[in-house]
Amino acid sequence: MQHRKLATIEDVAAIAGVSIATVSRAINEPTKVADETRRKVTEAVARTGYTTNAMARSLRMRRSNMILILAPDVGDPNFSNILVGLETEASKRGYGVLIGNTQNDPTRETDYLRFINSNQADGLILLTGHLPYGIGEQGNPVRLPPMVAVNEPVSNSDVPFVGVDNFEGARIAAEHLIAQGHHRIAFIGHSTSKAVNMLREQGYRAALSGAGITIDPRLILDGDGTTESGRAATEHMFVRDVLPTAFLCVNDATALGVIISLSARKYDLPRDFSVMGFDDISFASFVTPSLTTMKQPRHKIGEGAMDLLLALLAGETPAKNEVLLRSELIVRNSVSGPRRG
Amino acid sequence: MQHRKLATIEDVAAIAGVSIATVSRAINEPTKVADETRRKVTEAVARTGYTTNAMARSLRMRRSNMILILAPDVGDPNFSNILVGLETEASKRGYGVLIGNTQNDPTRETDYLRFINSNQADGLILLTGHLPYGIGEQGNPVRLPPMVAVNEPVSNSDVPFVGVDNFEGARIAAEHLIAQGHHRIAFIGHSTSKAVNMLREQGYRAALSGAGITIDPRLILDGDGTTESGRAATEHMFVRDVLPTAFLCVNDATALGVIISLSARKYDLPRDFSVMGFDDISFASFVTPSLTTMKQPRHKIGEGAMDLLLALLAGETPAKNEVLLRSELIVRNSVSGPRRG
DNA sequence: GACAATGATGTAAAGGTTTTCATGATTGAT
DNA sequence: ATCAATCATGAAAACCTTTACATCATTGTC
Repeated sequence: MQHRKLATIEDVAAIAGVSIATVSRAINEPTKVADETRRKVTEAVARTGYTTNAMARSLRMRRSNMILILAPDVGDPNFSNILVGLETEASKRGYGVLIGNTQNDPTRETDYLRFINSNQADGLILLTGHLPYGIGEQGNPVRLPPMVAVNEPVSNSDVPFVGVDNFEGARIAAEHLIAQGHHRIAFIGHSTSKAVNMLREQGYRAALSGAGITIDPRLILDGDGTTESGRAATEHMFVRDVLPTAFLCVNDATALGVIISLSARKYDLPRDFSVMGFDDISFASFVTPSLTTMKQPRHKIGEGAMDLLLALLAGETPAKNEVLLRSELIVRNSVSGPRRG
Repeated sequence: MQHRKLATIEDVAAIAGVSIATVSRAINEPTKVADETRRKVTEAVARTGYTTNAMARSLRMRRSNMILILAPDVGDPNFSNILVGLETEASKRGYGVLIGNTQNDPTRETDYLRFINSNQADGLILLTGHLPYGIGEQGNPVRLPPMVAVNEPVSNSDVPFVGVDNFEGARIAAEHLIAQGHHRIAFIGHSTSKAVNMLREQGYRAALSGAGITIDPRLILDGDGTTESGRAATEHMFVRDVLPTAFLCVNDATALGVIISLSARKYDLPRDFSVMGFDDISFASFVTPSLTTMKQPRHKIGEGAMDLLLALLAGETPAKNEVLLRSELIVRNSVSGPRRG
């Protein structure tokens, strides 16, 4: 019972009294087979419990119905829900999902390409923000599989991207602060290398300009998106004694750093300072004060990205090279009006 | 360049001037081949960029070097780090990892078994706490693959389990509260169906008994591990007016519910009540007060589980059917001494 | 110098599909 | 009644490996 050999297409064919070719057709292209034959095959399949061997199928068809997902850290709370969306959509469409946790290690990135090489995966989802190390190198036999970038676009490439509209989201966030009466709004998370940071900063600038507020460059501080960078930037502001009434942070992790710094200085939030984040990661509602932020539709992003990739695999040429989803303003308790006027 | 056909073992054989059998041996069992021949093959491989086709290999060898992970929700912060551990160890040992997000849907559970059926996956990691629906049914042709349960054991089965020692962890937690001077300690999360809850409750009971504290059954409340259940249980206590000085919660999510309830009632934590959780999920340090809890070595759990599964796959019979790792007491700010003696 | 043992390599089968091409039967049009 | 077109099916090739078995050469032993 344990090691009973699995039924093959030949067993089914024998029982149904037809050839294996007919069995294959009855299963994969039912219309191409006579009704009566189809019935016999269906019955034989049921009796044997036959299920087609995916390896043999993949070998023959040169595709595996598998998608490889490359992510720097699958455990990242920002990724995990995207992952769920990706998996849900893939599974719905009969695809399996393989994960590759790269930890930004070039060796590992290259290593995972073996899945692409041997048709073990038909397509690639990139959460890394760059092509796998070694994929574009000349003389390298790795084919470029159909791929889609998620969360972070792949710079200098035409890899289609699915993600949130960072510019628009940041603008909405900044406008929310402005609507509360803030004029001196800091942006924490300036960076010349990360596309996400740059777009969000542009959204911030657009909102301020749109409201006729002159941008004070001293209120724009560097940050790489970590909690520590948020803390450091805030401390720096106090050292230089150039203070805003509100902080717009490039993401929630940064905002947390700002809150930690301000709380340590015994300020009362949001009375003394308002703070906004971006992403709405899970802890955003648990911090004190709970964080007003822009929520990413993570599940939808995942689904959309997988949908696009499968379209690519089907040979379609999508109209747009970029799918931007709207983020949603989540109002909590870290924002109020400025302390005075 | 884009669609250049991939090199096969025949191409390599032709260039190296040997048979394909020799190429295969040179790659997989280098010692069985003469030095000079090996050199020629290696060179030919390098020149063609040959990489062995995993599909053909799997078909022939009847194994894929893939592991299927079945989880109710990959996005669950408690799972995601286990996932990283699982993936890391698998990758290190040359295995790939396939994920199946079941959402506790029996249909989906069954569906994922196709991977097992066609040798697309050699082994199974269960984060679901039960066998996939339909796997044990009679007349069902699904073979039972080697498997390991993680996080939650599979009840009524001999599926090996890797996880944290819940009994011991809960005992340590309760002892920590006792050491702070608490006598009236509530346990939130009683359940007759979930093994994890039962074990943790037993640890709680053992600690109290060990300290000579009589257990007050009115301080043991039902809960299914959700935040809402923690909130409800706390409210219930106030209704009945039977109050503890400390709450030991079956997990962090429950503890959060308790904190929410107590904060809403304007109590000052931990001065008025102490609260402990279990798991140390990511938000534990961000709640106010930050949560004292037992930390699960999630990465290690994942690695250990994968290690065990691969041992099983290699035909080894592990000495123990259960690997229990120690959880670690993380002291934060939600626990202090009881308000009055 | 004969024979056994060892070592290196090649031939061919097997693993389970899908799909092209060929065949024969049936239908429809003239 | 003839021919073309359509339809249902089957035979066999192709997908790319691994490995059991056979072959041949070399070494070692008596």
